[in-house]
Amino acid sequence: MPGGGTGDTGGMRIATWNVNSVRQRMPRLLPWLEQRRPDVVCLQETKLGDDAFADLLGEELAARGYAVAAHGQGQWNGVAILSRVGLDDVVTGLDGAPDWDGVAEARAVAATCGGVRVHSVYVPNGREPDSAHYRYKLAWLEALGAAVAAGPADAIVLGDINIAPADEDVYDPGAFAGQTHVTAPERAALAALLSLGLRDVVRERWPTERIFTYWDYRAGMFHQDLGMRIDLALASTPVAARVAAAWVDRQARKGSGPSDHAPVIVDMDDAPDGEIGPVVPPPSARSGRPRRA
DNA sequence: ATGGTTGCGCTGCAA
Repeated sequence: MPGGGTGDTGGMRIATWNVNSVRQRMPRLLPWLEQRRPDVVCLQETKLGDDAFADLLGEELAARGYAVAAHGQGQWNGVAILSRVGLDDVVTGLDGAPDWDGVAEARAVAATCGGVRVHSVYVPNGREPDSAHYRYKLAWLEALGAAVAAGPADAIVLGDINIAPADEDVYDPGAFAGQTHVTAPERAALAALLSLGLRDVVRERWPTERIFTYWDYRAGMFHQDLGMRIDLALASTPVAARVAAAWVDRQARKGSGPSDHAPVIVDMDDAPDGEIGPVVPPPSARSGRPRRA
């Protein structure tokens, strides 16, 4: 996959990665930061409380120029934003989000980084259709939409959305029929989010490619490329207009001790001058692309 | 083979 611009030569590189325990992923995360040099990193499933996060990573990240907004609860869930282009107006949690089992789970953190409102989210899995957890997922997504709608126009939602937007985003639609991540209500909830003006910038760049971001650890699924695309970057129109590259870093899923998710990386050009106006979007090659319901 | 793996944390549950 092409790298596009680096974060060091103008523009801004924003990434998201469900690391499945930041403690276990340290030997992969730190070299990856140096390899890809993202300006902003959204993490999910940190599985670490905020004090433990600071103890584990604070010095290492500060040495690399990153400020940190961590929102964790230990054991499960946990999200964070790392930024070396500013980290302002941090909001932990999600206004109006439902609790799970009486707990406000650590699934969202937002901050303004380099002039863009960045949301790092870990959407509930849903477990089984029509289960309590599934209803929790749908209600949580509704709260996310309200939070994005209430925020600035320059925004991007990144994270483990736990929804495959279309049948092309799972390795075998038949095998997933009736399971969470592909059901109509979940896709409708994602469509409602997109209807706020957000765009799935990876799919727009790669309209017909086989692209996955998650592969089960079991049974050699990654080796066979049997995965799902459930980690998304959803950019508001003015942010999407600045996207120069958007891709999945499959290399980070290889080798020893990987997460079961790969990072998604978005490279943005500098904000255009008002006199110049927005960058023209790519040619409408995607006009023939099937739309999502 | 109703399988397989990883993380958390110590017993099975979540993903």
